[in-house]
Amino acid sequence: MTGQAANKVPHGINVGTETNKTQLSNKTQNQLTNKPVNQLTKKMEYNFKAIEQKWQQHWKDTDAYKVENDFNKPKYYVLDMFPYPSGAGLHVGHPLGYIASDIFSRYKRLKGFNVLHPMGFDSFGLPAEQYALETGQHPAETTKKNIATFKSQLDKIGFCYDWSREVQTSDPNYYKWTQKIFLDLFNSYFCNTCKQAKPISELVKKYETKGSSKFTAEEWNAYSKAEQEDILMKRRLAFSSFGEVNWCEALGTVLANDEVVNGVSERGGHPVVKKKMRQWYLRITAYADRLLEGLERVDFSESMKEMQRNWIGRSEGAEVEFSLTPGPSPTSWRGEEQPMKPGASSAGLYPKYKVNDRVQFENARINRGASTAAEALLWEQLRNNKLGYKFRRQHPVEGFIADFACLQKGLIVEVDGGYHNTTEQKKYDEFRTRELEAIGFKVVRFSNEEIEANVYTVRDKIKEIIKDIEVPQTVSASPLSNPVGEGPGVRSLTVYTTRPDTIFGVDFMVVAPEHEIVQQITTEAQKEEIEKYLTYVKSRSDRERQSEVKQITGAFTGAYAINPFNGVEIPIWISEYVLAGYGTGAIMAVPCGDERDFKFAQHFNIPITNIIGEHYNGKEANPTKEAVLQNSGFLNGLLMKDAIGVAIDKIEEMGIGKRKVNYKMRDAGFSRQRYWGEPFPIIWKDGVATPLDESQLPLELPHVEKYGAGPEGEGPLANIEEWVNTPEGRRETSTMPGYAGSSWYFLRYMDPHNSEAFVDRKVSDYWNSVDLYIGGTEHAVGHLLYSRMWTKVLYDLGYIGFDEPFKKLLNQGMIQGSSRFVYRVNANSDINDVIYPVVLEKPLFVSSYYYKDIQEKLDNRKFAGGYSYVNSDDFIVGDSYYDILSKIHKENLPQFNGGSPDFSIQKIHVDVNMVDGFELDIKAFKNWKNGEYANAEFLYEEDGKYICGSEVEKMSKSKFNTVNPNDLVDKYGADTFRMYEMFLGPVEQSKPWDTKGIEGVHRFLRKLWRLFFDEIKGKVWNEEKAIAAELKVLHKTIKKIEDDTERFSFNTAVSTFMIAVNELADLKCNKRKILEPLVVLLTPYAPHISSELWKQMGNEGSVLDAPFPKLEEKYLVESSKEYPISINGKVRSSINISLDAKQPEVEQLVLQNEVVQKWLEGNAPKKIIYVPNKMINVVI
RNA sequence: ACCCGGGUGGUGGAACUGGUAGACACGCAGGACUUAAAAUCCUGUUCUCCGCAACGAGAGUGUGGGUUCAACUCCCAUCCCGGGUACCA
Repeated sequence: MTGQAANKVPHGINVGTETNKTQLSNKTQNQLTNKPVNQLTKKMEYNFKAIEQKWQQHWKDTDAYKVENDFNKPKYYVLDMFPYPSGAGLHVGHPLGYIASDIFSRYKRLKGFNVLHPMGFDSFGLPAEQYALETGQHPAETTKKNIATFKSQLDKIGFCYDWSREVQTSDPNYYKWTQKIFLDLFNSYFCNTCKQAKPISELVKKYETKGSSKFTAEEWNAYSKAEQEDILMKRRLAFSSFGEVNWCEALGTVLANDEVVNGVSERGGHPVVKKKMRQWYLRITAYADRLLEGLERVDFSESMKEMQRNWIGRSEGAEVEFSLTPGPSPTSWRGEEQPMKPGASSAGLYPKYKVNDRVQFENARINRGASTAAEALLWEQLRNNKLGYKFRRQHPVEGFIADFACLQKGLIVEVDGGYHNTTEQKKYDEFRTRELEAIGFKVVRFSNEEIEANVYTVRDKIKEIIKDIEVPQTVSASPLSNPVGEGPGVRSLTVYTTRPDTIFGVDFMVVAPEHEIVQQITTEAQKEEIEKYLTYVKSRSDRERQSEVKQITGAFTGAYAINPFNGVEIPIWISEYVLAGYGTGAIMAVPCGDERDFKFAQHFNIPITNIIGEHYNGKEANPTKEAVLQNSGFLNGLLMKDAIGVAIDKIEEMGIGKRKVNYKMRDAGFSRQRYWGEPFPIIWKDGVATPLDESQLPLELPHVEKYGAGPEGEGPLANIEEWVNTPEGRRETSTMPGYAGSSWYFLRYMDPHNSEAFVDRKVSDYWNSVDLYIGGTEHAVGHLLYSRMWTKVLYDLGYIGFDEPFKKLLNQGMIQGSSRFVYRVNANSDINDVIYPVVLEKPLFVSSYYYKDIQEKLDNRKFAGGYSYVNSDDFIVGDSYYDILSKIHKENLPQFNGGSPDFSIQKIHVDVNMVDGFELDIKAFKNWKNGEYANAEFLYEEDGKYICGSEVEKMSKSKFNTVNPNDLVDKYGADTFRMYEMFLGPVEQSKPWDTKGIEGVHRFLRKLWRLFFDEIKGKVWNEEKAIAAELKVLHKTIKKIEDDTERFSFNTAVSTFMIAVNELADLKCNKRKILEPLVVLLTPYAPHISSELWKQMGNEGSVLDAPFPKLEEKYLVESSKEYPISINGKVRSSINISLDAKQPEVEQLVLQNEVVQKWLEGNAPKKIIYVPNKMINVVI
């Protein structure tokens, strides 16, 4: 697959312009493309067109850029982010990174590396599909066409891509492997102990033999296939689950976030709602820690790493479970006889019981911390409603502490053994049982041994018992009429916090409105308010909730949580600022330390507890970690940051929470309800996803006639019955997203034609990870994170031997457009009080000066109060325009019959290519857009020019500010273009495009050419011996070019070449000894002219593989230096001193200097600072 | 709001570890060559002041302060611009 053919250049073309055939011939110097040219030109000028065409053809004919997998050579892998081949083609912004990578590749090649520098196309994607919807053209067709355009544009710039390694993500031969890797993801799970991907078959084996923490092996084996698959799906790295998509009923399709603006579709403005659909996901969250850790090992810019870290959003904290209470007790629990636990009075519960005193409550807590192994084992089986009922452990009941209690059913489970195992203890246990049964509890006992032997049997027994317990009718089934916190499974609220140290400062809780607990805990009294608030929340789109200026909203549920450390009752609120998807969807609010909590407390008049003393001023929250805690029980006197760990330890000890790491990052959605993407190799049957066998890949995208969505929001593929329905079941109809193909493409380049594997292991071991990756920052999180994850999975599965895809990342800056404007005067027409601009028959354009002037005058009038439409038949604004315009250029103004015309001035983008600097090319403008402005009139500046306005904007076709690289290449040549793009400034910096300076670079190349050829005399280089000054120029240049290239400072490298050529021209140096190495140095930057000059000088072989000139420091060594002498840091004079001079002799010489003497005015200097090879400073 | 960048002539930018600020180029001005144009070459070009000139004086890298013999460079404060993220608990 090679690029579009460049125009064939006839053999033996003379690259110099042939103007005088009577001149002498020189056979050796004109052997181009291996055929001698007998005619020597008189005038040898730099004919870049012929040179570039010839060499591009030559490179193509000789496969000059073909890269072999030659394991004996040191390798270097340079990669560009491959482009999406859009219909608009390349603009000057695209090649910036490509040129940089091309220079570096060529440089490494000269240095003797086997350089892999491939290019390909990210050719699946929405624009082609959109285009297909509009025009009916098949995406494959448009994509093919666009790729051809891109390639021809790229080839003109003279890149050294090995096109034989090209990949296209939409090519079945490529996506076969994307599908295969998907299957690998599907067939793998993340092992939480070894922190890596493993085949899912290993997990199945484990389940079959050992079971898991949730089920036994027997249970597993007894599960149906569907049940097993359900469980496995929860572990697969590529998994399917239900997720919300943006569903637009009117368009009958699912929309990307980008396509939804303010809650309605971007196209058409139709309403968009969230819809649950089965979706594929990648379990990237499993790799969160490794993705973070890997950042330490790669050379990305700090800001890039920071962006990824933010995106992953790791935070360490704790989940804390708060018990709930029905409401504030009439008096504080601190009173001796007050109930002390939620449900302590157990109103409405069966059986009624009471908790006696605080001491016992504390004991219960301590017991929880000191649970036996058997108790812990059993707790695992009972907690989290695993049996369908809420169990508490070490729960105080009627003066006893029950090991486990299910209050709902009145069941108490006791574990005997260990220190319980005495006669006395047995007696006491019996007493306990009697007492508890007396008030209506059922008590069951198990021994430690029993539990340790088989916890599942014990669990099942409990399950049986609990099932059989009849609950008396006193317990209501309705959650909302239930006492708060006592409905089934809602006796506690779990929050996530990064600041458990502030737990004594919790003044309220906030739960996400979507949180399921809300319905269950809301009290009758608050029900209406909560419902009202929920309606309000539903009315607001995601965008609104996020983009709106922060406003405080919320509602009180009527429920309270208990602070486990001091028993304080904490009101529970709901508010949209708490997100259901993050943490537990509930927070503990500490207003003295958190800004949002503070504002919320203020807004709703919630009293604020201060736990940080003077660090809190009552006017704003202080999120410090440095304060010493007060009012904080056992944490008093601790520094907050130290208290975090202490608090978590305590929480864990009490069994009410645990250390927990949270991530902002979500699993990555991997389904698109689209046509133009990789089909999933999955068949659904009875709700079970069955992968295709690898031998059936690629699963090719079927041809469709229509690109519209399928039924129920499915992708277009759902419309093709014969494809969707197979004997084995129904095919998955969504396709993979754009990042599927781009997550691993760098691997395929290594071994693009391998039909056995996506890349041979030996080959990937050789090329290894990408040494230099160049692309824009826009892919900072998406593409880079996904491909890092895929690489880690493929590494885990043993396909490749490295787990980071890109060693070094260089971000090219964006090239912005510099837009140009013309200012058109429109007449305003008023229809029913609505103003419409009307384009005049002979449109009038005013130059920039007038536009500004008019604006200014209008602004003045506005401030003078004359700017009003009110109560007037005349448009005052119109009058003012008219006044101003007629003063400037009366005869140009169109006349209106009846009434004063009203004017407005409209800014119109003009094509920057018609503007020279800021001056509009009137002739070109009149021809523009098929003569739309042919009869335009202009109001020029005083000097008779039409000056355009300008603005820096994103480069885009619609703004007419794009510059096509081809135009510049045609005009100045590829070498000039390449060097100019580099010369603009540092690659990483964004800057507006300005073509103006390109002349300077072009001049430089011509000047270089003249070192070799004289217009009249032809060849001027000679074989003379180089003098010291010339060698110094050369070696100085070698050093600087090498340094600059290594650190990607291409702009300074270009200027170094300019300096070298300027200096050699001044020295009148035309010596081969100097010029030849210079040509090699220049090769990466300007390969065409370098190749030509190399050949012209009679060299065999290609300059592409010439050895990089060796720096010889000896030519740079100097014996003396012109030292600047500064007086008190200000340079006043200079003096030539030998470089090995010592301090005393320098001082002596300096003091003799006239200027120094003048400044000293006869006094002695305080000090003379002499920095060898730098400067001399005299302090007076 | 937070996190990353960045503020240097008329313009793009250079000065890499504190050591002659403004390399290189554009633009502009003047000059040479030319019938003319293009091309090319030469000179000047941070600002202000003095002057015939000077290897004169003063100011100068967003602003204010500091460290240092010496600061575009390091430290503190502050303003502005660009990018990213955004109720993440």
